[in-house]
Amino acid sequence: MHALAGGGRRMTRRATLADVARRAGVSVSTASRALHRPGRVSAGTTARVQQAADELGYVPSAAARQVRSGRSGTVALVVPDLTNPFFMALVRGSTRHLREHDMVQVVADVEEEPRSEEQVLEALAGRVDGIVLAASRLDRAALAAWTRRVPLVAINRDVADVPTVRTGTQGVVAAVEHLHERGHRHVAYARGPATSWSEERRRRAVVETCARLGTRFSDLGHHAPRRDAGPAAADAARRSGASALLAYNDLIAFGALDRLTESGVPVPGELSVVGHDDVFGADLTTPALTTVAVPAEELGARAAARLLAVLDGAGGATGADATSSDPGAELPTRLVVRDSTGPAAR
Amino acid sequence: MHALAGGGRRMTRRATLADVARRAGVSVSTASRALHRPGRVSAGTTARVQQAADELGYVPSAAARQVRSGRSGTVALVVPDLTNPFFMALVRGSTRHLREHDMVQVVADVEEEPRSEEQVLEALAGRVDGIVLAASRLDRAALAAWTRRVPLVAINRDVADVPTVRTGTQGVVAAVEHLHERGHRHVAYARGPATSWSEERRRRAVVETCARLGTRFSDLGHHAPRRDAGPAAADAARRSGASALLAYNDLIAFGALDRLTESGVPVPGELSVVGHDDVFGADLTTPALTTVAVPAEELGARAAARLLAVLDGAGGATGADATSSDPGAELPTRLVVRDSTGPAAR
DNA sequence: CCCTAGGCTGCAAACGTTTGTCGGTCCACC
DNA sequence: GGTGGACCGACAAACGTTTGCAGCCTAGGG
Repeated sequence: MHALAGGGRRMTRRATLADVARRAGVSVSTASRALHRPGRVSAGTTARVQQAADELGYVPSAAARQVRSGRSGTVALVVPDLTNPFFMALVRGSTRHLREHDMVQVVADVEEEPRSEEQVLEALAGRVDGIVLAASRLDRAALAAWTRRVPLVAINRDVADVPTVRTGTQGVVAAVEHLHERGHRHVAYARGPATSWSEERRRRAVVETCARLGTRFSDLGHHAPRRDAGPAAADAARRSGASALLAYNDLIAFGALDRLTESGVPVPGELSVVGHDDVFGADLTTPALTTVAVPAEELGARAAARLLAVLDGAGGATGADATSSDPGAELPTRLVVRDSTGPAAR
Repeated sequence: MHALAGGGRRMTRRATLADVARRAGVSVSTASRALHRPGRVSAGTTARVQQAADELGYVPSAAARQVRSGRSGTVALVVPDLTNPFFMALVRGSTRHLREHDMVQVVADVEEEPRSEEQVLEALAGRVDGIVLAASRLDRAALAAWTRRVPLVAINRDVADVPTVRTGTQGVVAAVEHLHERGHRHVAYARGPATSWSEERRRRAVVETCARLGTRFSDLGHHAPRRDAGPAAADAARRSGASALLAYNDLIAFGALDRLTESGVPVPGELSVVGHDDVFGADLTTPALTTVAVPAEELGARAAARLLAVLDGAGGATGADATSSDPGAELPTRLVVRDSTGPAAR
């Protein structure tokens, strides 16, 4: 079987439906129906067409199909940084949901560059049916403009008229409470990227909870959401005099642990550390990292589902319009206590 | 600016070039040239077309373009498991290279299911210009057949006529030697998936090196390349009586460490552990994992480059034909010694 | 034997682009 | 004032599919 067409070595041009039809001795339309419309053509013809297609290694052109149907069956997921395990989990969740609905997913990594983000959107907008934009660093106006050009769902970004799926702040609130219970009265917070919406939201939740509990709060300024930004955060935390460090995400916490271990500062003896996201590896550190678990896969799946809803019909899950204030679009986070937090130093 | 067409709320149909042309009062071809062929139409007309396009939120259809040019500008990367940090690094390397060449990348996660792999290829083949297939679990015949249907480059898979990029075995050889130097005379090897080509190759290298050094070798059988398969590997290693455990990859090693820590077995005091890939987190464990570093990003980039070469012209990097025996297609691996290996127990 | 109905198949249009070619207009120069 | 050229815009074909419509052939019943 699989006798290659003419025994040719490497075919110069991909076989087209017309080639198949010619070889099977039928018209193009018949060939099309034989391959995709079972029962519409006779068994004998179908077999001949099938064989011709096999022999030629025929692969239908999705583009040609799309130009007729107007749909590509493809959805793009744009993330700020693929090497961040958090986004990886998100990707998987979205992939799963989409595959179940016979959609193909394109993943684009922006590498934390906002300029790159617009470029990627530009390149993707015309070739996909819709886009899931995770943790976009775009400003409100730009985001709103893109929503008009292509069906869009944002993750952890709140802009009017942009369908959204986001995570709650229960986790960080619980983290501050947890620290308070252990006697901590001064916590330092290492912020994430300045352009991040969830960072702003997370910070506010920490500040408010601190105020409520009467805990002193130190702002350590912005940090890149990468491990190599962690050491600086650790240094700043120590200078601040706080007894606990809350990091914007686990990667920063990892880097902070690196520095603390290296300088012989006992954790949690001297300083407690809390991360965010509960990424792969959070339980591997010494001490194992206390962190806020985020249902990343679920988040990705939910966003994908939301996008499919937008594509399918009027809008999102809610009745009126796919507005961002849909309450069902928020997923809860929870604190996972491990060994990097303990009683306050004194 | 950005006065939405007719002030409409959500446009039901995406604007087409014809819409833009009509609104600008020119023909379709002029509109096309105004947008993409600077200088070909007058400044005034260009401006009018531009404005019309903006107002309508026009996004050119990549599909329509592709159906004419025959190229989609898209390449697919198929990996067995996206949650494995190794493949994530590979993805990034490939993404980078492709973006530099103005190509869009599609990432497909097969989730270790060979059946799913064929499905994914089927879905992707028609919509991309070429495919990079990482660690394919397909058998030789199937892989060869696919190569005839779509331009393909395989990573860590050696099949005649399939262009390949792969990793060397220097690292594992060095690992066995390293253990031998530390007095180990009996090492156990926890194999990876049975369908993995690199697993077979890696095992052979270990066996040969053991034979050369006069070290006893125990085969612990196949394991899924996941962390949760590690505990069983650890148990098997202890039963085997070996003083060192070589794991197919870091994830299995992580799981093994989990179990060993849990059962109070000192590492490396009682048992040395070596992983493979040097994935994210390998230096986070306690003790930090000795492992074989693989240039994953470089591997991805190299594979992408190879595919572009295939797409561009006659074949791969070498002169004659893009055969798998191209010597330049192999990237070296090296041992990274950390704290999970030490002198043999006795 | 003829008519009808139903089952297969082919013709052609359409999807949204890009691009080769041609015609028209205007200006400048002779 | 005429001619040539530069510049600009439009017409139409083409890419590979899918699909509405119509036509043909066959089989079966009257």
